[in-house]
Amino acid sequence: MTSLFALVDCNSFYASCERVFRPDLRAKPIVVLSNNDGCIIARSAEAKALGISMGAPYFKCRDMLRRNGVAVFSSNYALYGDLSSRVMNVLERFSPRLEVYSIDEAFLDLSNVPGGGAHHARRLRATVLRWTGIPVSVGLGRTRTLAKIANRFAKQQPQCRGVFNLECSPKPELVLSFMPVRDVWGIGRRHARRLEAHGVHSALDFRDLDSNWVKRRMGVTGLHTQLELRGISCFGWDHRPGVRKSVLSSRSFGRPVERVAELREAVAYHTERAAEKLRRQKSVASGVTVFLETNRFAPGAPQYSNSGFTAIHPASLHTPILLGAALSLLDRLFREGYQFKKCGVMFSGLEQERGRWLSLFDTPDEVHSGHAQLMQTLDGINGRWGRDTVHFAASGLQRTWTMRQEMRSPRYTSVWSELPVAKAE
DNA sequence: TCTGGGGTCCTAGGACCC
DNA sequence: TCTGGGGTCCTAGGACCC
Repeated sequence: MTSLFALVDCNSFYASCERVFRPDLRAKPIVVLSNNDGCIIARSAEAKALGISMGAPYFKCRDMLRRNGVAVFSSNYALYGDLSSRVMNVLERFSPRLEVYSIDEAFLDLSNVPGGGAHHARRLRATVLRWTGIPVSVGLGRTRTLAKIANRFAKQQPQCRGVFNLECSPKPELVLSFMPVRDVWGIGRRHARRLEAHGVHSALDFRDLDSNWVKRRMGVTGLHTQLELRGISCFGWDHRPGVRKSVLSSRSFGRPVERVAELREAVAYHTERAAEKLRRQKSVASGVTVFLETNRFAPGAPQYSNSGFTAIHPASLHTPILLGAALSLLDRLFREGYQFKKCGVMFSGLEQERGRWLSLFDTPDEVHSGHAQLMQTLDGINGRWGRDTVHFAASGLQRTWTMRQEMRSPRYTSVWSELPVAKAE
């Protein structure tokens, strides 16, 4: 039995989320900005039609957006994350095997669905829309890469009405020939440029290229992509990455930061965030990296960027230990006289909390279990009452360096005081 | 004034070993 | 003429993803 992958992808996800509680915005152009209101990271179909490009810096197109009556939102991850998990919960009902690939995408195993899967996919699509308000597109193919291509086709061709099955297509090669090679999953800007210079323009051209050439120029990753286009699945269900191998928290500042006191707050803040992620996946960290950088888009200003690493032994999940390491790294890295734009904290060398490696001289677990309990209590409070209800003094109270978010919509679904109110007139 | 944040995997090359 | 030949492990950097 050949396998059948479905890729379900939410249409203009962040923009669609903003629309769920704002019916007045239906059919209106919407864009959503990145953290710090830096650039455009999501556009509704109407905004795309206006020629607004992905990643465009906001300050460069602000006037154009205003002239065209585009609704502009800062990122509201509390809202997007919640709607995402609602969508995924619905999808679970449609396949025994679901892999959440990103906040707005999931792969489903539809291998054993009677009737070829397309009918099933239509029901899925209608259910998600009805239950969550989010429109999705579904692409089906015998490999993940082909499902991705089918998904794109489903989005582009109105006659597909949001669902396309490449396996039932009378002309699959025609579909591949419409797909620019630069848009194939796994082929980025660099490789696309080289391929185009070599006369390879479509997914079909790439599929039929000499495999030795592909292996030599693009490594095994490129070869896998090519095999997937030929219908040979290289990315199955078994090699799924369960827990992360590193966790990171970082952000640009809302304004340039020069004082070490403010940087210490920011580094402490990121340490707390990253440590929460660490504990959420039940890991301990054996290394901490801190980095900081000035604004590389300000070529006149003096530039400085640096990063430092410290090993943590024994590996830990205890915020005070991680804070100590991160802050002393910062003191080592900090230089006077620069305007810093961004900093971050990364934990690496992650191990599972249970059954981790200890050396002969390590303090055994009974000491650390006190740490684990304290952290569990902390995470419990913050999980129940909201992030930052309880936090370490080191991450500051004023936080004058935080990002800008001037156009964020209410967190309709996750904060009591921001629930939508229905009025009868 | 103003340009995101968070990940993964692969490869090449150096250090080191016998 | 010819200066061993494999291994392993680690790291930095490249390329990619959303």
